[in-house]
Amino acid sequence: MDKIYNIYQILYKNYGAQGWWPFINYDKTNNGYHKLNYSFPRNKNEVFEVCLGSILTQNTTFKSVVKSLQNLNDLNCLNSKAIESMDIEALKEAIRPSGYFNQKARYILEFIKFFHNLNGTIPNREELLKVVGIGKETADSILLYGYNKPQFVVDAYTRRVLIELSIINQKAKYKDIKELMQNSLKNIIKDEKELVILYQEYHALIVEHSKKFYSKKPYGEGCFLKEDI
DNA sequence: AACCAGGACGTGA
DNA sequence: TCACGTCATGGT
Repeated sequence: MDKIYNIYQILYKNYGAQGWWPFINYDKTNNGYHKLNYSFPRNKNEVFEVCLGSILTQNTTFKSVVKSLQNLNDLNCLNSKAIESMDIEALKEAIRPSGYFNQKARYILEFIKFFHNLNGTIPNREELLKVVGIGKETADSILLYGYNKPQFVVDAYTRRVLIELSIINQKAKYKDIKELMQNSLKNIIKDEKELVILYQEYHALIVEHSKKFYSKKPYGEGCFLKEDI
């Protein structure tokens, strides 16, 4: 009955649990993914790793981000304190594979100031958005995967799929799409922890599905969702 | 060789 | 508010 939840069920049936967010030092045989293990992030440093990855993955594949994170890890700099005291040129060199390394280096350093001022407390969306380099999607990504807060992450793929399925139109804005997803799902899954897991898996599934069917034009060619939705 | 990737920001209308 | 240019590397 509910299209949004129905799409999720079809995607999950086809691809299974995705286990976002991947962590550099966890299960390297599986590229850091942790399918069906929802105990992440397990400590403050892993929270920061999500934040860092969220910034680095802006308009880039996560594969490139992994290279950057690995570079930092090899330098023993995969933590906020170490990055803060790095030579900025060395930081840029480390994150170069993710692209936009000049502005992303700045964004990361700006975020680290903010992160340290939190003193371990949980940031809210408003204050995250005030940090230079943290836009709507990055903020939601940090909250959903870094802090396990029920904030649905809307990306270009989400928009593209929903437009192709005629569920939204081209002029739908970020907030519109986010509210559509959340309002549909929060009434079906009442438990907040379960809702967070649903949001995490759903966004990951959209990305996985879109890599196959919504990356090159014409978008949606061969997409099985079109048959069932 | 153009096009896209797990976007954000600054500018001018 | 909105459309558009800019940022940059890496893969197809």
